[in-house]
Amino acid sequence: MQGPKRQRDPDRTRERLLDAGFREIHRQGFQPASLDTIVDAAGVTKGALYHHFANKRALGYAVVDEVVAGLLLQRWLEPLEGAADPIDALIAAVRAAAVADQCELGCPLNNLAQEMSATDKGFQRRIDRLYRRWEAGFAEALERGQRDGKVRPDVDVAAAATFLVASIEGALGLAKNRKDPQPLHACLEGVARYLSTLRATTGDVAPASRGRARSVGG
Amino acid sequence: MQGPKRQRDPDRTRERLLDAGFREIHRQGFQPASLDTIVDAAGVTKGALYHHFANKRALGYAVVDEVVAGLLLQRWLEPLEGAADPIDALIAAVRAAAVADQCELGCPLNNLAQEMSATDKGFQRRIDRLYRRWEAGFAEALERGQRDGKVRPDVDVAAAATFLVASIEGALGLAKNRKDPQPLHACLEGVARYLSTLRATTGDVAPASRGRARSVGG
Amino acid sequence: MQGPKRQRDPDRTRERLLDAGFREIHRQGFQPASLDTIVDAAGVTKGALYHHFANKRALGYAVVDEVVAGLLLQRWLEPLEGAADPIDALIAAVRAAAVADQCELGCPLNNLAQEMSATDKGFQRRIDRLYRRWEAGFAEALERGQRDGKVRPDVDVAAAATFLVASIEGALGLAKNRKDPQPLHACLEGVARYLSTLRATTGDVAPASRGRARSVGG
Amino acid sequence: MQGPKRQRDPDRTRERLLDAGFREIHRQGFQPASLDTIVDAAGVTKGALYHHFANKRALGYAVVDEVVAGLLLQRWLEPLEGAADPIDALIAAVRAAAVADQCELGCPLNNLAQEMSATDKGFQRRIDRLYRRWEAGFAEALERGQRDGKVRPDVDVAAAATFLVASIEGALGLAKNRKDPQPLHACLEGVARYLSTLRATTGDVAPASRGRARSVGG
DNA sequence: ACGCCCGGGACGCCCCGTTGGT
DNA sequence: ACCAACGGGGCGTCCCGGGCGT
Repeated sequence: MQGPKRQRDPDRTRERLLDAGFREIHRQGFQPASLDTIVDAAGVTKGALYHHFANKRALGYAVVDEVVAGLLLQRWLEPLEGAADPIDALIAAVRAAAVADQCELGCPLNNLAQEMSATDKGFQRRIDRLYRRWEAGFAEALERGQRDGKVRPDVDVAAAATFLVASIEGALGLAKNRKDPQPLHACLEGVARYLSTLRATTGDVAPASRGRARSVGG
Repeated sequence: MQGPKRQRDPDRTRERLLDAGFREIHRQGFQPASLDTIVDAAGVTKGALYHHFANKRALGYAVVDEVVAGLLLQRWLEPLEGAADPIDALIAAVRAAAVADQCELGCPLNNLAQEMSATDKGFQRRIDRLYRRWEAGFAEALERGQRDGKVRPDVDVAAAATFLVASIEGALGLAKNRKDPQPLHACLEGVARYLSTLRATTGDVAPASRGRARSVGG
Repeated sequence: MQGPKRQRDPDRTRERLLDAGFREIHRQGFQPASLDTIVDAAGVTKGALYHHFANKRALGYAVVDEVVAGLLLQRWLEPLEGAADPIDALIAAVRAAAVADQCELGCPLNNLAQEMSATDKGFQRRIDRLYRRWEAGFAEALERGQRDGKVRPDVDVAAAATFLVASIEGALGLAKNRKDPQPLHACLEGVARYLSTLRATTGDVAPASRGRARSVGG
Repeated sequence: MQGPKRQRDPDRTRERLLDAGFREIHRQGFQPASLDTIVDAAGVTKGALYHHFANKRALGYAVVDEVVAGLLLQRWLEPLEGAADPIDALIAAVRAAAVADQCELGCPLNNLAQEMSATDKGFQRRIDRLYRRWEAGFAEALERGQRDGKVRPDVDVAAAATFLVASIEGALGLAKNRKDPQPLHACLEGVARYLSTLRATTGDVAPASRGRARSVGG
């Protein structure tokens, strides 16, 4: 009636719910998150929520698929896309995470994984999909490095990507618990040291260490 | 008098409650864990629980301090105590974790840390204490290795220990979510590769320190 | 559509809850009153109660403010409003209370006052407000009587009102405990005798004031 | 062994329990009173309590019969025993109650009566017995006054005693709720004014008012 | 289609009064 | 005299659908 206020805007309502839901789930976890708190934060009512989402779980699924996935892409995968040297780009990404003090609430994906993957298959599948996409991004970068002669050709890029993701998530978890980014710096140093072992030696590849690289720890 | 049944045994009752509490908390998380389920699993009643623990949080604290701490010592710290080569012992410990199929429910410490450390200060303090003990155990083993000439003397053992714990916890988390121990094997390989960079070059000790080790990633 | 049953009627629901709450509180007292019993008696569920009242105390406060206040007005204040002679009206009101067999459960206001005023400030304030209104009603009636020459002008109407309320409440309490309205009749007699000392001597007004009235008992 | 400490003393234990029980019941009421709080305050254990009293109600009964009855005798009946003029003695007793600022927790007997008499027959009987003893003490004093020519012979001493007890209890209740002894002073004034109507006129008895006294308010 | 108010059940934790074995 | 254990609710509150307006 009197201007653009108070008009129906389903998309905006949905987005506000997703945003408020993400924040509350990030803060408290999925199960303790209260729908009342979420709808209050979104400025809508319960009816609106249940119009857009079948139930609490459906909201949580959408948060994973839309919000968390977006953050993952933005923070970890896009920085690698146009990188000249994948190892340098990986180190830079970890360093960026270490300086951004998000150590308060931890990684949303990790939080949800620890909380829900053993309880709810739907969450587990969605989270697994994101983790695989994350690892695939790292693996592709390393593979590109192999084609460009920057990464040793005998490296199992999939396993390396998994290890990197694990180390990052572990460090984020430690930092969250400690309320201190120190683990992130330790991780940065460790990851750098680890990645240094993946670098191709300029010119040629040291033949002595080719066999050891794969059998190490085996 | 007439058999060992129904006799008073407070210690056993307490232990049963701790054990059942640990299992339920490990399976569901602390907040969703139901005291009714726990007392049922322990075969006692609410009154017994209320007698031994002031409230749910007190039970959770005791689970961390007594059960989880015990598992940590047993699985990660005791194997390192009498080790000749700390790096080999660390690799062996990770390998042991990779074969034990605990990938269903994840690391209890990690689960609790992700769920509770941002919510409850008591949990945060207790979990932090355990993590510090864990890292201290790793750091001491590496330091011993330095004294024995098996680890490069220029290594920041504290940061290395933090990185190792982070990588292990991250890999356990990934494995839990994937319902597959593959991340643990990737972690094993990654940790082994990382640890290989910490080994002292056989023969002498000092010359390996070329300054890069500490500045890497800085 | 198909009959008046099962239609949504928030006001009616709220009123049913207030009514059932008042009855249960009157019967058992506030603290022993069970919300489950109240919602059963009201024919609604916990959800409805939680929708209308934040918690048990909020329900109790509303019972005082709305139900008990209404009874007080109806039984003790309205009968005085249009009275020609306030003393006669007061005696009539006490007599009405003596014949109505409410000696089973006592005065709701008195019950709540004894139970809650020392425990809960919210109750204490609300109950105090009702008592002050009660006393104010009596005092105003006596003051009107003074203006009309029916009550001696040297009477401290506020103190007289307090004494009357105290005597009535005390007698209701005794009757409740004795399960017998006899104390109410004794109170009726006593109040009448007391009020007779407040009557202005017919014919003139001033000379009755001989100074004893105010100093008596002092 | 080593002195009089820690020796068994059943009577003292019982007395401590009665005392702590009375205080807790006076403060909170019987039903909200916690046995744990009582045994803590008494410095004994649950076992000791259940050794001396069959259950919570038995403790409450004993508190009424022994502690509350003692207070009643001491504060309201003994002061009347040797009084020359019962009316003066009654006024003095009320004045004594008005100056003692016990308006915090109210009269224990009144509290228990309001809370328990409708719920529990055992309490009701015991409390009724105390009230009757109280009224009997007042009535006897007035009767003595009649024999001594200080109280008008046409006074129904039983009804007068009931009215006095009711007014006192009512005033104590108001004072408790208001957290202010003002109602006690109003009661003092009212009681004095009321009692003045009971005084025998020196020398003879006004014949005109003999008939009115009993029919007043009837 | 979209949003809102109202109501429905279901547990969860807390804690209490009480009783057997020592 | 007592420690340990027992069940039974109490309140809170949460997630979730229907009945109506817009």
